[in-house]
Amino acid sequence: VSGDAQHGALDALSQEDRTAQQDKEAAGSGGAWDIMAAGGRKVSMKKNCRRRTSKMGSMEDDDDDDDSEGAEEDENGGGGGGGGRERQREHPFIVTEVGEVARGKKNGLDYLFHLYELCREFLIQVQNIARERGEKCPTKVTNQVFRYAKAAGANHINKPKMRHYVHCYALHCLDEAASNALRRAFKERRENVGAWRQACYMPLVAIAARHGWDIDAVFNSHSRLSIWYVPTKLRQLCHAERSNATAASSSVTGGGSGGGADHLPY
Amino acid sequence: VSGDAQHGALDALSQEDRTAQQDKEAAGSGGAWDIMAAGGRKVSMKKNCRRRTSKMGSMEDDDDDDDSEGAEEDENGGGGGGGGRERQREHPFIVTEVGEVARGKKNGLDYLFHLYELCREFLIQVQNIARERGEKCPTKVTNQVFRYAKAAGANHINKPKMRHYVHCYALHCLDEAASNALRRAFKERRENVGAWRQACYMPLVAIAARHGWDIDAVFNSHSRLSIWYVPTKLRQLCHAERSNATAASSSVTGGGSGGGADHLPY
DNA sequence: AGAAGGACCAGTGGTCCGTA
DNA sequence: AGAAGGACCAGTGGTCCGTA
Repeated sequence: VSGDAQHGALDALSQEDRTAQQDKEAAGSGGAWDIMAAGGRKVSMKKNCRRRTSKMGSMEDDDDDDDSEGAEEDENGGGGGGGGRERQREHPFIVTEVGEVARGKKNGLDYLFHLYELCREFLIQVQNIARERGEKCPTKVTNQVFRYAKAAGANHINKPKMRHYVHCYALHCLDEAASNALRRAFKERRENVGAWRQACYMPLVAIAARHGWDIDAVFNSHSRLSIWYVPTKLRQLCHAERSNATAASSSVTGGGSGGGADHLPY
Repeated sequence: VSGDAQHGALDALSQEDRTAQQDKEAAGSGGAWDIMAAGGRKVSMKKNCRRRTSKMGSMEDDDDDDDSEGAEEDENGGGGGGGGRERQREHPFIVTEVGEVARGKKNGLDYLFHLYELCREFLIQVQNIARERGEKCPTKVTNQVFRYAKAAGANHINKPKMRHYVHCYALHCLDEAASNALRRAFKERRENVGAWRQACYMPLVAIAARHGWDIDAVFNSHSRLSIWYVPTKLRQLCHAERSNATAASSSVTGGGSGGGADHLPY
């Protein structure tokens, strides 16, 4: 993330609850979130203390689509819920370019990737606590870390979401230029997030190919990525492609020798 | 393990079922077990096809205490049960010196440590299969490995036993001389296995101390040991001792500075 | 009594599918 | 329709305790 991109990422975050979030930062040693949050505008909490009354959510407070600089426009996409009120579901993601602010009730991809950095902060805190207590120390973002994040007020972090987009984050880590280009292309074509997410697999398979098809090694080679489990589907795609590549190269050379990186008979 | 010690370890194994075991070596690529088993006498299987008829086990076939070279003396301590008959419980361990054969219905410590090597072989097989299939690949001896071992006929391997003695095996790996000396001392004092097992903790804590109290790092530094989970009790002992050592050294130096390797405020 | 191991249990990785 | 995430489930790490 270049300096400008980082600023963009900040802008992509929305404003409300920053103060409350900082208060709740229980065992917090700060880190990226605090640094970024420090640049945000602090806004008074409005519409507090409203609990999710089962159904409905279209009687949502502000339906505005403007992004007037004045006050908050969008209570979603920010930190954990302050003051014990339950959070609404997060706004859906849309495909944004680097540094682009998502307008309306949407969140952008800089924000998505920021959530992975947040999880890393929480993991580090969990690790520090475990080390202090002489307990076993997780090396990955585990259930325990998600539980800790929730307890620390980060209600917008949850396991299904983070697992769903891990490979997108992986591409962002491993080849930021390619990741940015893909985002721009899919934004221009007005593709939805699901299509972009699918498209993130292919470049990763290509990277794995260049590393002897060892996707675990690829993940582990990158410090921020190594704390995430390799998603099953990515692993399967790599395996399938390896088989294809091996079969193709061995048929080209006449069978039994040549190409590929694994299980080859010479 | 020196050459002589290895021969001793072989002798510590008992004889029956070697043939059957080799037949069952399902996905087997051989390894230490086969090498060692190849030196063993092959004996015809007697007392086959007897199922565990619930209670009793004192109507056990041979009550002999001799170790006549002629045929089998001890059907326990060998490989998995051949021919589908269920195994009796394994004979209990006794404290033996390196290379010493356990007499009577007992198993020696060379045999115990050999079981850890066997588990390693099974892990390697499980890893190879996983890699072939493009599935995630365990780095430790997991439930999956124990299940695989059982399926391959190694009924004498089970999780509670292996976990129970892991730290004894750790000492054997990390400081074989100290391990051997401890065995000799406890054998001379006619201590039981439980006492010897307890005594294995202390030297390990001392080793951890020399490595900044990082018992995980100690385990991971040794290739054969790194596949085993650090046992909870050992971890706790290291933590407790670190606290003691830190408190002691800081009180010696007047509080707040000096000694120790972790969390120190200088 | 000392010891081996079946079997249980709390919490895991994984992700489906009822929800909005 | 596309997407977020509560909640479930099979199989895990861990070890107790009924057994021999």
